[in-house]
Amino acid sequence: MTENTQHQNSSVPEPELPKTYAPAEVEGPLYERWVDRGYFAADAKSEKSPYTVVIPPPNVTGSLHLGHAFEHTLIDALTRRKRMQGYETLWQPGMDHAGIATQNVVERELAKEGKSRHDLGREAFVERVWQWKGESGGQISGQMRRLGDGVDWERERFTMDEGLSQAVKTLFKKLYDDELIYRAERIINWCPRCLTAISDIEVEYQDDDGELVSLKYGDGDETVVVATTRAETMLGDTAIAVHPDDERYKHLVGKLIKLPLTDRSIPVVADEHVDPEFGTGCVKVTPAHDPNDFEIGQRHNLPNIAVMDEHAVITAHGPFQGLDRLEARSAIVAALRAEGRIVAEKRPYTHSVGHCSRCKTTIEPRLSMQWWVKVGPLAKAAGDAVRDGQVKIHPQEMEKRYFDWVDNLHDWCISRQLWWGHRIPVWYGPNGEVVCVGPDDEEPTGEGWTQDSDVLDTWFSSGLWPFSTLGWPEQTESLEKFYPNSVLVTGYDILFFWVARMMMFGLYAMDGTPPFHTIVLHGMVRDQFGKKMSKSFGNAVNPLDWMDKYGSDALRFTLARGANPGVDVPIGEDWVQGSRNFANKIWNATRFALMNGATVEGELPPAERLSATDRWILSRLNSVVAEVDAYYEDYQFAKLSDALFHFAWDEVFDWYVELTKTTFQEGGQAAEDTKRVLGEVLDVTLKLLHPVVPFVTETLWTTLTGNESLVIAEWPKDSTFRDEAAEREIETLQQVITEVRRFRSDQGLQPGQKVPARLTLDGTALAPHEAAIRQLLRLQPEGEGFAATATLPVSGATVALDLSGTIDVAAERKRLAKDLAAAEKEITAANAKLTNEAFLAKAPDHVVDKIRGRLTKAEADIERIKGQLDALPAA
RNA sequence: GGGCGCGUAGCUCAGGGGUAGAGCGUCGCCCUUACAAGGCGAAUGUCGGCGGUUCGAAACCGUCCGCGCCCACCA
Repeated sequence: MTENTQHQNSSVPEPELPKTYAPAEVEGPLYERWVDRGYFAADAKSEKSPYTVVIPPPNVTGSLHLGHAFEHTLIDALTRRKRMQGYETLWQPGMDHAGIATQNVVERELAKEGKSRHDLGREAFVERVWQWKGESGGQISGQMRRLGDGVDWERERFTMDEGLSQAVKTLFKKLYDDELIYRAERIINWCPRCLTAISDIEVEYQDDDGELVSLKYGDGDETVVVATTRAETMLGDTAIAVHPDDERYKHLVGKLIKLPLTDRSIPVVADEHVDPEFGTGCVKVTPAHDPNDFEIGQRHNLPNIAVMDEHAVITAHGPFQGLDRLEARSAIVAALRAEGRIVAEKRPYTHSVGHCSRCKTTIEPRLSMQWWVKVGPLAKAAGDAVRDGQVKIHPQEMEKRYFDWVDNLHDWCISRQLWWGHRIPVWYGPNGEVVCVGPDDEEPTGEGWTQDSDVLDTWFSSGLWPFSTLGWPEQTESLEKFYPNSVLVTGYDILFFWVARMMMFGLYAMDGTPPFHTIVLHGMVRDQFGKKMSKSFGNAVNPLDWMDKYGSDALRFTLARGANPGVDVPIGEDWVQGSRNFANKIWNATRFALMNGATVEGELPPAERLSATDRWILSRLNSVVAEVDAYYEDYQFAKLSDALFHFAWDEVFDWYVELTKTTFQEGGQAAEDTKRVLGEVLDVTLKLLHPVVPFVTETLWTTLTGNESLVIAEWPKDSTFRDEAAEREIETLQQVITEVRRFRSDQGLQPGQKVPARLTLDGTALAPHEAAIRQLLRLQPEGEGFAATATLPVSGATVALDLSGTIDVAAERKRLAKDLAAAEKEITAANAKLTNEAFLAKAPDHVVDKIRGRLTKAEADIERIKGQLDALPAA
């Protein structure tokens, strides 16, 4: 880009900044400029130390919600700071194909046209999904640009793209060859609507009302009563189970019992699984439709009789054939009742029922041939990496959850009966051959060979994300440079789905190197009342709406400021407004500085020459640099944002800027020095703020310094300059001003009203600040006929005001009396402590000193207040 | 049934053995030459209840009450 076009495209206003910050005009062009200049591109050949964060890939099917905006703000802040610190920084972007979710969305689209995916056929359907992905994915990257996400767009990846598909095949093959992937027939969680198996964590349990009925099985002397909430499965019962030690039923074990409504008889078996205390102590066993029953069946060699098809419709011959599971349930209960076999009913009976996390349909446990990952060794390694301290989880409380999960994990069902996803790379031959095809292998051709029709769980490919995005299995420069990732930032809600899987696959595929060293788990975004955001509840917000209204910086700052570790983040529009106000405040403070000749040119003046005011703000500035750094290292986004907010607004923009006005008016060397200090303070403050509010700071900083961009500016270092004396001096100054302001306000004086005053500051720390005090308090020279009607002693100095007899003595007495009482109470409390020997003996010195200091201050306050009372004219 | 966490100002939340904090909201005065998206000033809490430890508890311990989340093969 030439100088000329750069200037034309520049959205950065010339030094004449408008009165109000208008984010909409600035943000878009700024972002594109950052990208065009390649600031976010990560160079694998760089000599710099790497800093890598992968985006938790959003589902390609959606658009970003506030939760994404939150997560991206945190990642962007982290990576922007590291970039400024001189790291070769990669924020890896991309999206997830989100198998079942995306397939469902596209199927719904098709349904609107009155079609099903079967009308299109597999190939055409998948083509259709790709088409959908094109549209939807564009929306997401558009939102990310609006947010200001500093990702390396050149490296954008998609879990279904060619390279990542190769990675998936490679890992599958490796796991298969290591016998960590196998195929087996088991009870799986089946969604009768999505028509696929899903894994254990894709099942959401909730308490549903059901009906517990007790059924009498058998005839004559040999009867048992079993309780069930799923009467329809009785058609598939193949045993009755009792506890081996249950005396009541010992005589029945091994006997056959007549199964009602059928012509079958089923054995009574003894199994430890049965709880003799529950119900009658007898359990009906339906191995084909219940995971526990399946286990019992395995132990006792029971047959599996499936009585339902994939739609959960009864297939068993007889009167119930063709009914779905709920219809069948009531029909069967009715039929049993007619036979007098219902001995008890309990309704409603609340029990936990599994639902498909995608469509909320009740899960049907189903016996089915599926592919599994044997998680034992993988999960062990994933747990150990955290136990060893190789990988740290923030906040630490989350480690417990992590361990509970990885230490008690069942094998992972990875096959899905879907069309959208990575097809399982296994081929079956005409003579029963099974061949797992690796990425470099030829696919078998010829008569009778077919590929497995299932696809992989979407989390299989996202489990490879930290290295597949870097080119694995190829040994690329990027992989070498940017693996392992530095930190993972994601929500605690996908700790198991995603984080644990990345840990397992990363450690396995990358020879024991964990995918990242730190896991930062953030909370969920909620509305301003702490309620979960959801479309159906009507409180969901499109981040674009708020960005349009208040600017991206405002949204980002609000989110960052709410980011306490691992805790949910409430957000309301009012709060975003508040952050917009902050951005505008930054804008105007910088505008003031520019109008008054603040500069970053040249060395800072030597401390000896600077006023206490300048030394104070520089001292505070350095403290804040140190504070912000410490918070970043601990991922305390709320703390660092809050610290910056208060430092910038309260200390710099209010006190310091106000104090510089007097200096600038007076001119001379002091004013020149202050211009430089003000420039310095803004320079550093804008840098500190930039990772969180990149747009407004970039605009202002480039104007202030004339430099190219804050994105590539150097992160501030604590120069270690501190001046506690100056800090105390300015504190005293603030006290005086606040005290007199309060008096003025209590007296009903208008803020602008000038009051004649006599200041007695000699011998106090306030002596050099007379001009500032007069300016900030609107105090006139005493002039002719000055008569002090109120004298305020503060910190050894006095401020005498001539209110020309208009003083409200009663109001002032009342207020002073209140203050006096408070101070006396303080003295009593402090004295009680200081005469308490146990306290003096045991309390640490700094606490005792603090109490002494408090006593001294209270005594001084009393003196001051008494002085003020004495100075009041009689009523 | 296990585990984790929370109850602090009207709302949302920090804090965490040594004088109760922030943002927003509220009240009063003011368009003071950076900013009314602003300035200045003010009010507001038995820190869920009860016990205990301690010189000192909102903070630590116990217990109770209320709330949230995670895990679990209670038929």
